Amino acid sequence: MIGIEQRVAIFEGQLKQAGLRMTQQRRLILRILAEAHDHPDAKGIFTRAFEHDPTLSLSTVYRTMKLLESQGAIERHAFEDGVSRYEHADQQHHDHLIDVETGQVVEFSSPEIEALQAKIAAELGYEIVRHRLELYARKLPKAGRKRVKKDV
Amino acid sequence: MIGIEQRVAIFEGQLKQAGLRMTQQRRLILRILAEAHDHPDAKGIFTRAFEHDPTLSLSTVYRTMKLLESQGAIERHAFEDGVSRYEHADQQHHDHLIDVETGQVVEFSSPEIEALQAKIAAELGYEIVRHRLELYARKLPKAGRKRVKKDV
DNA sequence: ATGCAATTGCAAATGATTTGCATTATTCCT
DNA sequence: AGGAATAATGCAAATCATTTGCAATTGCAT
Repeated sequence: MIGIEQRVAIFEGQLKQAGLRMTQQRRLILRILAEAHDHPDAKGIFTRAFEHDPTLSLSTVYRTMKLLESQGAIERHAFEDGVSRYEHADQQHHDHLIDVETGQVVEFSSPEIEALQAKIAAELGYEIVRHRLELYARKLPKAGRKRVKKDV
Repeated sequence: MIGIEQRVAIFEGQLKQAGLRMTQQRRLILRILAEAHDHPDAKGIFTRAFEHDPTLSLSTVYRTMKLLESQGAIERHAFEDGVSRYEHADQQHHDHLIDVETGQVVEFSSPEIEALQAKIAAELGYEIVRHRLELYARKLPKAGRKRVKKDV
């Protein structure tokens, strides 16, 4: 994981190359995203950013998210409720498990599943461009979880 | 796969149990769905149904889809474009591969992937309630596909 | 056939996201 | 530093899929 400053600097470079500008609001949103350890939606990002700059508008958040996504700086996910949620992209590929009770999102990755997906696609005559895998799950009672024996 | 008449009859029975009614529009929509071999969205269903009954409204389609879904008669999927698409539920579980070029949807199922998903969830302390797996893919050139040798 | 509640069609409401436009802010140049 | 050119912003209005309130209609049990 890289630092916020570096992320901002890298992004500023990308912008320059595209003839675009690094604005206060983009800097702010980038910072919010770097500090986020969850998967906030546009309104969530707006709320957090608004505390630092009450002149910021929700449209700018949306526009910035679109820009960041097109630059590959963030990833957009739409889980079951349909709203777009975002996370920064400086991490390895992973899929998501969503706790149906709390909405909490847990990340995981499985090379085995990826391999199977590729195999299935190939058998159907396709090559995968991208995929979406979400597990909607419920927490198991503790007894069912892997742990040190203690009370048996 | 069961026939349309049976599907309608079964559904009518479910309705009766719930104190609900079998209306002309529900019958029509059920028929449209049974005849569909793709994954139409509400507007698509509306368009097809409208040809048989021009008094039908889009709201009724939406309301009926919701009802059918709550009765387990159909499944709703929201692929990347966000709109809800429907398919009847009298078939075994499967996932979807979407051709990114044509939008065509291919169904597939993989017990191996399902097993891996369950294993991953268990390791994280969860049990899967449902999942969503979509492969966005591009057709391979024919040469790459399994086929009888012919022109080499 | 009659009545009551479920259902419908229509129009208006919602909610997330996008967009037009006038204003403001960045960047580049000197 | 000062200015011009134009990208970016804020705001309000527009979209788009989906939902909902309500008055009119229809299905169904009696």
